[in-house]
Amino acid sequence: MLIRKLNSFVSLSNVDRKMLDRISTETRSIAPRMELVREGDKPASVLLITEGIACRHKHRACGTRQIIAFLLPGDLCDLDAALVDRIDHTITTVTACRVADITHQTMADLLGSNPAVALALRMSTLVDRAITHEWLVNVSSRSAVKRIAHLICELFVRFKAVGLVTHQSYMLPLTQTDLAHTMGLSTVHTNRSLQELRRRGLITLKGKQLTVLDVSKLRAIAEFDPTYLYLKA
Amino acid sequence: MLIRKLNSFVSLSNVDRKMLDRISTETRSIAPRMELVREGDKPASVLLITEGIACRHKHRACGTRQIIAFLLPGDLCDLDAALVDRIDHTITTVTACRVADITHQTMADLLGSNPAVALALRMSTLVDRAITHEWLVNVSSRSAVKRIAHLICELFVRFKAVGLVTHQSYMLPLTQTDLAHTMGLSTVHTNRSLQELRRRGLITLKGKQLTVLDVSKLRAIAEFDPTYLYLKA
DNA sequence: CGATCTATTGAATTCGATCAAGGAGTGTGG
DNA sequence: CCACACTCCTTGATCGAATTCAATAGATCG
Repeated sequence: MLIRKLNSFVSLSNVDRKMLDRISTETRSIAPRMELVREGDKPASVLLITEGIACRHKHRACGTRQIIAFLLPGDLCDLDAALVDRIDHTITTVTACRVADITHQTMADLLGSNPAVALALRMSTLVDRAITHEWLVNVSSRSAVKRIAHLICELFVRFKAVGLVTHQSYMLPLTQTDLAHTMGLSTVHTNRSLQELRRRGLITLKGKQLTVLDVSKLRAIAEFDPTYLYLKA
Repeated sequence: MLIRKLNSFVSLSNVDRKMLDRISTETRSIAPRMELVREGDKPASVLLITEGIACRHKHRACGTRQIIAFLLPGDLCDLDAALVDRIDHTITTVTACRVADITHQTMADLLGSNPAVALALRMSTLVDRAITHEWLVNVSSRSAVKRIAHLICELFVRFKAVGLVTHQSYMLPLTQTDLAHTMGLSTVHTNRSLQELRRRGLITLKGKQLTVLDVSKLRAIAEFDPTYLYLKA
């Protein structure tokens, strides 16, 4: 997944691929709803998600949490985390996950010895940043229905990029509560907005299977333009 | 300003300082409300703000804009911009500014030859990211009054770090419309929320001069904890 | 088969948006 | 120096989107 993703930024040589393969073979599995990294921790290693979905979130004083990113297969958490001595957010699995721990040393070696990979990794952090910017716009100025539509569009493209979309459909393993924590909405309103999207014939959502029935209409509503994701897909 | 900021992350040698001094001596001045970088542009150079305030923002389909960051003296725009071929946001001056243009080549040389500076610059992009995360939480889950209080607290600390705070007071050269675009609020509600902060005796705002009357109360309301800014100040 | 999440629905309330208009300050040109 | 245009700030009134509270119905699971 990581190779596939990075290769969409720059063309990787066989050596590059072999290097990336090596660092992502040794994985451990983690149960759903487990904290991988906790706010305040010292960064231990760079995490690579190879399977499953996790989220980055922050805690509010009042006890709620705000999700600020989703980590899909092929995504790295905190490439440069080694530079600080305190992580400022929590990372929690949503589904069961497999993750590879990449030591800071390994990462530093990789970046030093492998310019193409280094470039691709830097670009992927830029995409992460672009996603966060887009979320900021989304959450601060769009209506509930548009917000959710936007997230659905984004995840559609990101899942597609790692081959997890079939027939306009992907697994969205989030609860409505998770969605609410992502969109800055109440669960009740999240529920009603989802119903609105279904009622308009834009999506179906059965179990955790989300199907986009009308991509162009959904994108229009969400004001979604995928160029910020920098993927050829 | 840049040196002062970077020095708060790592101790810089005299050589480091001299290098940084050299890249920031040649500045040009820009009028208020001018676009420095436009969405869709090819990145030309890294910009360093030496005086004045600029903002990073995105345009909505409906014509409004959403401010996603403020750039204060000492802040760099887009350290890694050279990696992409299309900027995904606009940067506009708020006040008159002085900026230094740093070519990608100069920046690459600096990063290559000067490990301490490279480290400090990487850290400063991490702080930028932390700020964006904090904004995401702010805007998506806090009430209008808390949001504005949070921004005031953040700018207080950031201005203080570059020596622009005297007697609990700094210049906030934003119009209420700018503030509204930042907070995802209407101008009317922004106005009323500011009044609320004044009424509670937390701030005064005369002309563009903002004074924080009760830092600890303001921080409490905003749920503001400055550690994410990673400044000793 | 209870127990515990998760999803859904209804009603009441509130926060913030929108609409509309009036002042206050600034600059410009006659 | 005054009339005007313009931007920014302020206020009132109304409207609407989203929250909150509360209750029920499905799922899921040990």
